[in-house]
Amino acid sequence: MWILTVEGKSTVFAVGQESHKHKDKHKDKEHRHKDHKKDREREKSKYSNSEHKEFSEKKHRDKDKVKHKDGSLERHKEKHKEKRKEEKIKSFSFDEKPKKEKENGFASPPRIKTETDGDSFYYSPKYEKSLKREHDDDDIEFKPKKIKVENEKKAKKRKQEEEDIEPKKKTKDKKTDETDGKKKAKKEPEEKWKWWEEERYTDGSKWKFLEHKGPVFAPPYEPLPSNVKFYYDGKHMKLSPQAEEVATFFAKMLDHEYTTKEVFRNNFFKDWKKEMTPEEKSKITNLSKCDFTEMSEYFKAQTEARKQMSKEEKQKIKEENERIVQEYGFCVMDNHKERIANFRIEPPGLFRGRGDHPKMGMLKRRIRPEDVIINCSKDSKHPKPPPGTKWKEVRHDNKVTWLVSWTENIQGSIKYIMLNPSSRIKGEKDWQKYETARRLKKCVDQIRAQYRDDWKSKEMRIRQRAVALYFIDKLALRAGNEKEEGETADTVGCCSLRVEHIKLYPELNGQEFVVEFDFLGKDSIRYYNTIPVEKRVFKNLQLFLENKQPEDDLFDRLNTSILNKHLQELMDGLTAKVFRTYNASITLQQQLKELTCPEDNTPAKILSYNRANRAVAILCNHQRAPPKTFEKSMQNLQSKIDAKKDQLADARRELKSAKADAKVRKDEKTKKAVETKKKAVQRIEEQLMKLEVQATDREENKQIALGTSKLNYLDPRITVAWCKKWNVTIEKIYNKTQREKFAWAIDMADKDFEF
DNA sequence: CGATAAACTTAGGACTCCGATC
DNA sequence: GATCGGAGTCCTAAGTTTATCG
Repeated sequence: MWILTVEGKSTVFAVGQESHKHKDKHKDKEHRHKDHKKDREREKSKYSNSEHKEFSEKKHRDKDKVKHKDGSLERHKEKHKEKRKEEKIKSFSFDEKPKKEKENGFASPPRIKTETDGDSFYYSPKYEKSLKREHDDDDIEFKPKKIKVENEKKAKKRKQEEEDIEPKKKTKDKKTDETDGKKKAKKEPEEKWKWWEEERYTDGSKWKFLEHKGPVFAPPYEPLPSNVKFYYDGKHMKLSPQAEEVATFFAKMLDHEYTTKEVFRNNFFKDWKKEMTPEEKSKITNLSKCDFTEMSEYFKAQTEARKQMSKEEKQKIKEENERIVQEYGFCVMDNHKERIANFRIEPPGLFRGRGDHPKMGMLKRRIRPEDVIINCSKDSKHPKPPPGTKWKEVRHDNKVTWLVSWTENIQGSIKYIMLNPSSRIKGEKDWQKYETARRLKKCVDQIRAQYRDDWKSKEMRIRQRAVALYFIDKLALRAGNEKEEGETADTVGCCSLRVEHIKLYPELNGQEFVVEFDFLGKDSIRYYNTIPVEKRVFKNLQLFLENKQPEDDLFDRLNTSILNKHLQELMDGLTAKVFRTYNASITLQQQLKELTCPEDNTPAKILSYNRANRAVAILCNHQRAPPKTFEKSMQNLQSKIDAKKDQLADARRELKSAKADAKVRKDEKTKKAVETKKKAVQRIEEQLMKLEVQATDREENKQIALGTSKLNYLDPRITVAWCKKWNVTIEKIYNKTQREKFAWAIDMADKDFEF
């Protein structure tokens, strides 16, 4: 396990023994240059600089790759370099301070002991597997009877506890009485259903009964008032409604930098022309001659007007919305009313891909009932299509969880309407996910031993597999499926890493065998990390790089399906992403253990929790764009700090003169004055410190998003157990939505829960 | 088998709301 | 009462994995 210090507290990183730093604080946006060549040169020189912190440009790569599956598999990839220009890369800038590494996980056995007490013997994964297999394939194996019974007991207990917890908030809620009264009246009209205490389907079906009202369609297009004009080449031009609608999509984005991008504009213009009448098409031939400003102004005015609406009007809208939610936002699945996540069909608009997306700006077309497939049970009341329309299809497939689907026109993929995370069907799956990760915990040492052994294999494919798995485990990288070129932004994960994404340093800053990663991952978020690896890994990497071009695959004999197939053999249900879940959760648990001081008060404990959470977010590379207002609010804070400093200086000066005074006069009064001044100085120092801590804290969280890991990677039972152990109310950590999603964990985990 | 489609999870940014502060 | 700023919600893109197809 690695431990880094963050603000003086240590932060553990997944596995491995070396330090793991995220540096690169310069994010230097001036990176977006139109002149690629120049950039390329710049990049090159940066590259030669070992300290470079900039994101490297994507090099051209006409891929012509040859894979030798023991000499045979050849793969040719044509990559169009042209397309990949570096463009703004969000760079990642954690603070500079070198984080301190503490220690390691692989070699030293202690980790398993501390983690698992009872489990410290090796589990044979095979053994485990055969056991499981008994109950059948799509068994959802994670809930043995035993646990179940236990759960029931606990559940009862918990029910009570919950009851006392709820009203407990009174302590600090200022608006105690009133609110409480109101809430109680409205709230919890009936008992919450505890699906986790019930049997699950074991036959692969997801439900027996499903009834819903179908989707809510986007409101029809409302043509612009005639005083809002569009100009082409300076001349007013009345557009046909179809062309006008698409034009408004563009007008609405006018302020966005998207609309200045070449690719975006071209895609948009091409699709827009398809919507034009022949006359329009013949007239409008150049997007740059189009003047959308009146439309844009009109929409801005509308937004403004909406904001200025009276309370009553707003209320009315809210109520109408609520009505729609009541009608369409729920379904009945197996006797229970469940919330639907996204019951509104996506409205038409211009596609906004992330990163350098080749399809940005394309028209996302309007979905009509004729495009929509309804899924519900035969014996339910089928949803009715809007008057005068019909569904594409109504089917009754209880092997899937979706209620509605349609095919989207940008990538041709299918979109679904599914249930809310609080639903049984999502919750069971989530719970299962964490159970799988916990099973991994039992055999992870063995798996690690194996892949370390595989580094020595005679077979290249095995070595590659073993090194890739090491990265996935140690760095929590994603699997990295192959992507179709030209369809999406150029991003990679572990298996799809290319030569250009890593750099090897036999020695760097006093460390041996350092690998530098620099690539764009999911959502075109940059992953930058330099990390010392074992010598054997390093040597293997050198081998993998031999005779390859920058645009060639690093792991040319590996892909996600090979990897997952292998993982499946190591443990039932094991896939690459399980490692992320496992490492995230185990890190949280260990960090909490380490950072929580029993004598701390609640806010300090919460701070510790957030720090543990942050460690995970860093591990998983969960970033966010610094808030738009970040600089400003930081400045505000800074000026507060400056003011404090001035104040401190003044106070000190006064203290000094008071002292001098006291020296001369030596009377009681002046002595007292000195004391008072001293106290004042102290107080101000404290305040200053607080502000500074706040600033550091905020700065540190500037680009780190905690929510993603909290929602998707951290076994909620760890959090619940921690809350119970330290008497922190769960509301302090999970908001309402989160509590709904994790209701199962809140109900079943007790303070002794161990991941 | 490998390719592709389908299903489902994970992700960050935009937007909205609401209380605090100017 | 206007603005600020953070939390929460919504939105839908972008991944992974599984299922199906030829």
